[in-house]
Amino acid sequence: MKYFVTTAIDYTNAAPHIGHAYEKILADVIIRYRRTQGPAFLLIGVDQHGQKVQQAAQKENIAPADFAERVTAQFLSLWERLNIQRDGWAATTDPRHKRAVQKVLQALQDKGELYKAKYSGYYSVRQEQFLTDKERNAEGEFGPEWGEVVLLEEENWYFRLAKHKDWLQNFVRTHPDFVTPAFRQVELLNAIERLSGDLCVSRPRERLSWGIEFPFDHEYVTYVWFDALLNYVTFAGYEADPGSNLPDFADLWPCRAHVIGKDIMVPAHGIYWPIMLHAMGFPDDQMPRLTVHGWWNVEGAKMSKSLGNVVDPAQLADQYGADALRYYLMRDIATGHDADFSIERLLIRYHSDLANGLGNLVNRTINMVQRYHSGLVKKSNTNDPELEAIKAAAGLVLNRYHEAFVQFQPHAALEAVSDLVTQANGLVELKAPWKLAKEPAQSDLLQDVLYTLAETSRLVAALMEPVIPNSAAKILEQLNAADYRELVWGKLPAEHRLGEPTPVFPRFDDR
RNA sequence: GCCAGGGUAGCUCAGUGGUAGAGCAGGGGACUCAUAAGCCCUUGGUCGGGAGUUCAACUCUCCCCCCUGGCACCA
Repeated sequence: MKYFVTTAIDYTNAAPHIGHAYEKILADVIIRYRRTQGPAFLLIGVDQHGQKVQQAAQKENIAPADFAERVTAQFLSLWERLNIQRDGWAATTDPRHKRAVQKVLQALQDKGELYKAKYSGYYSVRQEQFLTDKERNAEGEFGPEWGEVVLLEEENWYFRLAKHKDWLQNFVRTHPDFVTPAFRQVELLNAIERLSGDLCVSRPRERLSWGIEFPFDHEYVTYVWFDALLNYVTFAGYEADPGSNLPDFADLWPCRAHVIGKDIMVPAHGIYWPIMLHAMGFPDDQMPRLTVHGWWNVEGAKMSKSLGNVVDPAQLADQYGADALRYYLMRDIATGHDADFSIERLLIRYHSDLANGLGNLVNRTINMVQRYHSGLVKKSNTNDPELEAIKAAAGLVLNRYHEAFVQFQPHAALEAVSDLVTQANGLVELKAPWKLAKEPAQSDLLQDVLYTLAETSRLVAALMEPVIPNSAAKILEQLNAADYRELVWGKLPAEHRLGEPTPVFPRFDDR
């Protein structure tokens, strides 16, 4: 069994921004942590079908597939740049996905979960969508922004959502861990309460050609969430053909965390998705879990193209490095809540936590070992109470760290690690190795102090690895400890030679 | 409007019936292994407003104000 995590598949109608990056980094950090505990699998992807992609492609007079492919490449190159280590790639135009979606549609049809019905309503020709009363203005009319509005009757396929309402309500009530953080559960229950009516899951081909065809009715394609949500199972190997080169579904499912933004919890992931799975025959103990994150605002305002405050993650990674960006995005927000993005905060975090705290600890430790002990650390069991105290502190930090990850709160894990760094830097002042080095009688204590500092550095680097993989690797390399990554105290051999120190976190100012 | 989250030191946030906390920023000091980093000490808040319950409220109840989000296919 692998610990299975997914992210929302990103819609390929526009370039990625800092919010996309945050979500993928969050998922990547969680999965990297999980890999320290056992097998794990991260699925990331893109949603390439749909009306907006078709329209955007038409504007440039190119095929939807080519347009989607171009934007997809932008996402892929960003994930590369940000060091997102994915195990699977869910691109919804993948023929394997298509086949599996069609199998699901057929199965639902066979079970009587789908039906065809006529809908008549006001339709905006310009926007290519049906309008509801919500679109009416104060005068009760559809405004000029909708262009020509006609009364149109259209036949479509519907999914029987409403009949599973009671089941879902009961499931969410009896599974309070279905949604993290917990306060979202109330919001979800309210939304379920309001649920009425079924879900339209098709569009006639003449109106939307860019989608997956219904296997039993070729005049229609799947629309909106149906195709997209299914990526979580199709790319995990559900209904996969032999030789498809997809994972073993039983090895991954149920998903431990669908990492998504708060905007798509209701109704898609909190209502449509569990009901779809239920209708497909998934038992309650095979239901996935949701991890719902908040948004990054910019100077208090929501990010938007019209405000011109969209933050480009690729540019930030180029300027400050992927690790600096990853660290900031993980440290300065509590999962589920919103936060304000600013370069100033990024630099504060980088300088005070990474350069001054962690980087300096490692650098001074290796320097002292080189200077006072020819680069060799040797454990000598003096049982000095202050050294024992740091060891005990490390134990407490480890507990906090694991607990934080169980709750999908990397910021709390990082806070715990920072506390250990602070204590280790305090220990340096307390023991003053530069003084011990002048007193031959203290050589055992000096050895133990240096071992303790080196071991703390090793442990801290290992703990930081899920968030700042590149920097952690550099630190471990300087400690000559690339093979000692266990998240347990005392894994540095009792006699061990360190490498040469080089600052891992160069400063961005010139003070 | 309904629902939810939030309003605590200059900034970012934690806290929860019993004399207000952390980190960063600001001020002072001792040291020197280190990326002029680190360490120690320290200035700083009528805990959004009002009323109530209580021996005691930032913490519970009620009313109000402000911000954000969801309810409407943007991570």
